[in-house]
Amino acid sequence: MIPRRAEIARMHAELCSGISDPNRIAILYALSERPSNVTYLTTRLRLPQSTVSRHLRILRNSGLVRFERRGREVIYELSDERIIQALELLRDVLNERISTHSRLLEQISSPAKEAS
Amino acid sequence: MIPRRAEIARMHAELCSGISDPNRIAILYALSERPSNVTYLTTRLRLPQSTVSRHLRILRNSGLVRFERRGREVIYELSDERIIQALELLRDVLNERISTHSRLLEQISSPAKEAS
DNA sequence: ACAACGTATCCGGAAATGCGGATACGTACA
DNA sequence: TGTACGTATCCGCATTTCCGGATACGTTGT
Repeated sequence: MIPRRAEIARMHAELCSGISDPNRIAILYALSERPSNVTYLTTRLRLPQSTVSRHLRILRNSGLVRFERRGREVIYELSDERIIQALELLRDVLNERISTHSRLLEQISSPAKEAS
Repeated sequence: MIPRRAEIARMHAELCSGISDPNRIAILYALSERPSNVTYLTTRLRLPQSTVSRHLRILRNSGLVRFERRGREVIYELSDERIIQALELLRDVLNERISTHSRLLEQISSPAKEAS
């Protein structure tokens, strides 16, 4: 019942692929602010309802979100805070690269006096 | 020159999609042990050379790895340790879920005496 | 200049993924 | 039971992704 090595690798990749789409990243960040139902996400992210629902199913299947029925609504929430932590780590890497990059571009277009 | 919000989201997703394939995850973990050339990765991961090369190009394009020509070889290495940290965070989430899950299954198949 | 080696790219085809309107399902309340 | 609302799934289509053998490119040493 305990998955073998290759199986874990597959599941690991599946978990990662859950966060590999811009809309899903947006959904995850929205859910990190507060648990929400589908309609809220739909209006907040300005996406068709079917699109949101489809992405939520993917996030469910890869175990990134939990959900709970509440009357006619379904409330979704992040299944684990570390998911956002992982996203933040990667975003930091990205932001640093961007700011380094734009600083370099600035230096090219308007080189300041060099420090000796 | 500084990318706008939506653009960053796209880049963020692109960075994430770099880690959303089992072979690429394997490559990243291998590189986290030590910088390597393509041939080494090919034999270590038992993948066709073209496959390794293709994945490395993807990893390059999303900025997850750096490379350097050394004679006829090309040495690849992780561009940032935080990439592995992010992978580890997600793997932890996965492992916990797996062990919880298999513990539950055990309890079903052979329920122990309940603690009062 | 040529052979050997390491790497990157090309190519054609299979499989997966995203989209969003239309539709089906489930729940609540009259 | 019927109507409204919230959500999930269906469907056809376009796009992307992955694969790996074949081939091209670049470097080294003779």
